[in-house]
Amino acid sequence: MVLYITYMEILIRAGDELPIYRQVMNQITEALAVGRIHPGDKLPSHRNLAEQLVIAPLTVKKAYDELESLGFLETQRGRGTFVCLKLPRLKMAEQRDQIAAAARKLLSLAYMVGLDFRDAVAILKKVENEMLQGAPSAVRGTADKEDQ
Amino acid sequence: MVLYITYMEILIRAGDELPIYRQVMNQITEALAVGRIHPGDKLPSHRNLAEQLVIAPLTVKKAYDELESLGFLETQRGRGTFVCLKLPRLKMAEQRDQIAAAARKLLSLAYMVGLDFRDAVAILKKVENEMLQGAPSAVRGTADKEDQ
Amino acid sequence: MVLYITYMEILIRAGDELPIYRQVMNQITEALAVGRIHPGDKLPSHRNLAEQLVIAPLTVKKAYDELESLGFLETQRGRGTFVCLKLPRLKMAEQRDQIAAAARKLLSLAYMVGLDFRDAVAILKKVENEMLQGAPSAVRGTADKEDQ
Amino acid sequence: MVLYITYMEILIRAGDELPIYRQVMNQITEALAVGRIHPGDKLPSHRNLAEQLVIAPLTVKKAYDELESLGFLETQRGRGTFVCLKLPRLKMAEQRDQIAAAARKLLSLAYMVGLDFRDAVAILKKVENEMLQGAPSAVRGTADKEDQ
DNA sequence: GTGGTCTAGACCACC
DNA sequence: GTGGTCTAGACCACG
Repeated sequence: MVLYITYMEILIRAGDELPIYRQVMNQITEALAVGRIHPGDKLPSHRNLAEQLVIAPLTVKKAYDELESLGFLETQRGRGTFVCLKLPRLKMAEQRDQIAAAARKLLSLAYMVGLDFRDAVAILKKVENEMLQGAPSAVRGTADKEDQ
Repeated sequence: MVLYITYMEILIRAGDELPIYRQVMNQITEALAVGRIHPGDKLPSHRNLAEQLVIAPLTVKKAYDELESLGFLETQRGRGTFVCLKLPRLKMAEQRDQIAAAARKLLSLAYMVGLDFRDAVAILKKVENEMLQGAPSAVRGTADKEDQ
Repeated sequence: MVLYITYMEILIRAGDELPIYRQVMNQITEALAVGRIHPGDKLPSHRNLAEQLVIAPLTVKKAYDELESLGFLETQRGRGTFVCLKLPRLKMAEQRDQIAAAARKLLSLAYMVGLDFRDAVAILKKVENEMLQGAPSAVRGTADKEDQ
Repeated sequence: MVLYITYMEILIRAGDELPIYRQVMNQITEALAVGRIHPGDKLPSHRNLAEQLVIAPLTVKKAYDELESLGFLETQRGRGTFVCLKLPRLKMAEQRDQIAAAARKLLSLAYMVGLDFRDAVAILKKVENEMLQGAPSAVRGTADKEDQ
């Protein structure tokens, strides 16, 4: 079922060390990974999303552009921005590195506060549940069929 | 047992999105979390470590400075840089946030390449083993600690 | 009223025992204490201030960085450096210690040149007047603050 | 009355930003300013004082040397270190600058925690009382008269 | 134009 | 030899 996404569950932290456009990118790819949005879905326009997030339109535009150049999004002039039907695959090496880095980070944070491996897994489980909840507001897709 | 750390297992990836001084910081705090270095240990001088890593001394210095202002390291003029005897504790709220963020990152990366929860845990286990291996070269501490 | 500070009343004494970046830090916190600058104000860029003071940009940057890690300033990439809306509070013990140390210093210097307590208070009064005078050049803030 | 000072009320803070030898210098000149030690008094040997303070003898030596070159102390080979009978006077300009700087520091610290001028004066008064109390252990001088 | 990072030196102060 | 400071550039990323 293809959706018109009208509201994205994105949280911007202004003072964060991660630039705003990266926060937007990350949360869009996370939503994708978790299945809150799907291939073919239509994202809000960059101006619209910028308004929702109370940030500069150019910043959202940059996030969309980056995601487009990475192969996650596809912009159709005059129609809007869509999630690509065929999502890109990272190279195996990059995948491994990134996942391993995230794992190291999680473990060292956990160890530093006295948790052990089992605790870390428990947290992971809890976070998984959170991620699966909460879906974006959407209306049924009425777009032409040629872009599906 | 307090050690003079003479060699740090630190890997710099030049093109990484993380700045070099942050890579150094992260790997020092990881070494701490995992127990490869301990409170009271003496780290190599920033010049020395810079030489080992083939980067500019100021870059290592910046990493040490940040870690000092975070309460992990302590520098003594003319004597060297040491791991604080009393390590800082994050507030509970910050702890939870940071750990949860790391967990989200790990899961979304895993999902994005088609892995499931069990796979993620398996990776976590593998990474744990890697982190526990490899200890820095060191000599037994012979310093008098009474003037610290 | 939030201001764009364009000129800071900062005097650098090159040969001073206090390093330049500390002189900058001190005079910024003094300006804050005395009300010459306020929470939310935008400071000149570190390059700009460095030009005004005829010192290296990195030196001002270091002062800003330290003040940021102390919680006085906040930097936003591409936007500038601002006085924090919520200024940090020292712990009572630290406060007392620092103030007492400053008082000791003042008195011992005064005594050493033959002044007495009343003289010291008179000097204190005179210095207070100096500190309250002189405000930085500034223009009215026109920035939208909603994205901070 | 000339004294043999056998114990100095000196507190060393190892991690302080002020180098140790400066802490020693400052506290000796403060003791002088406040009248806890007097011209002609014999200070403990640098080794002895170093032992009391649990710091390196060379560090105390450096403090004594500096104070000697400033005209506060006088070392007599084989006899010991004495407070000069004729204490040096700083140049007027230096005096004014240093005292004013101390006053600025005191006021800005006080302002920053919400105190006003009267509070600052009250603190000053309290500190004065503390400084006048506490005298160094000493025995009556039995030294030859030629150095008095 | 802003901050963020980095380099490759230099000189000094400390212990 | 250690850390502390400073310079005078450079290039990049952000908004």
